[in-house]
Amino acid sequence: MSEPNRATQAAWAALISTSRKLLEAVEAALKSAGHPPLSWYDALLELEKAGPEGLRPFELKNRLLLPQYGTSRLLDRMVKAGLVKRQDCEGDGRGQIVVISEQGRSIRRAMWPIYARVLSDAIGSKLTTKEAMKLTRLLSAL
Amino acid sequence: MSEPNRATQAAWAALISTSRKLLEAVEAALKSAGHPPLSWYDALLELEKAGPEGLRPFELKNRLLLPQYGTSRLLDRMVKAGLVKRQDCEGDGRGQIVVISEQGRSIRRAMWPIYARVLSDAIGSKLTTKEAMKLTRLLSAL
DNA sequence: TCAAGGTTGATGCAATTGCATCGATATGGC
DNA sequence: GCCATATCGATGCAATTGCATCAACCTTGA
Repeated sequence: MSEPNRATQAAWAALISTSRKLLEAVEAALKSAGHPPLSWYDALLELEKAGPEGLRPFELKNRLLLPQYGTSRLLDRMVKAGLVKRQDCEGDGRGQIVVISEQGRSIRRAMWPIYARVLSDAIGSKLTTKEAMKLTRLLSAL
Repeated sequence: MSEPNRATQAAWAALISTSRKLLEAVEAALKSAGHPPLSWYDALLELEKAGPEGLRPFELKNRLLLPQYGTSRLLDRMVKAGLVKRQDCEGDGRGQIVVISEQGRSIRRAMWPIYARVLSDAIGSKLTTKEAMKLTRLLSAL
């Protein structure tokens, strides 16, 4: 029986409660600014980085670590909101290419300051650069 | 405009992806062992710690940091599964006292090794005690 | 004692998520 | 070419979550 030691349990508890707290802060800030949720931001950012080539839904799913049906429905909503377009994929009749729209770019740009502000307040102002790097290293080890 | 620095952004990204990954690992392990989700574990643990006095739903909500309706419905499900009991609260006609049942204790006890194993594998074996403590300290600063 | 306001917990309804499965197309082996 | 198998993406249905609101009860203060 593997009994996790006290330090492990404390790290787990801190990890869960901190990430939840920050996530809620980000979502609340976006919502109160009248913006879509964070998952939309992540998708828009990936699509923007992908450029005019766009991305296949399964690529987006891999990058965002979402389930396949989650990706499909996230795209449904973003298409309906006019932030992305689905195009036929030449060369693969099953697939699509998803491309960000001008409006999508604009929404993403508008979301960033809100998002950034929360990160600065919640992390940047609480940790030195060195500490933030240390935290990143420790988390990445997991 | 508060532009979070690179280190802050990296820490945020690591925090989110790590916590999500671990959370999914725990949930998957519990589910594949035929157990209820982690939120049930947390609630059962709080109720067990509370002893025979039980807890008021609003106390549970405060400890688990759940929304009020979330707590109410979590309790609905756990009552239906026979893991907890709702009792009238003498002294406050609006309220209830929630108490864990014998079966609830037994389920919680059965869940722990599964849960513990994931924590050991995912954290205990990846960080030294010292590192885990450092991680806890850094996260707690946020 | 009573009205005003706060607290506790439930619930109708809409949105989202999870699960299983499906249809369509692609690919590899023969 | 043809079949078996795998991949891609959508979708019906159930469970969960989020939001707004409600009813019941408590507390305070005049």
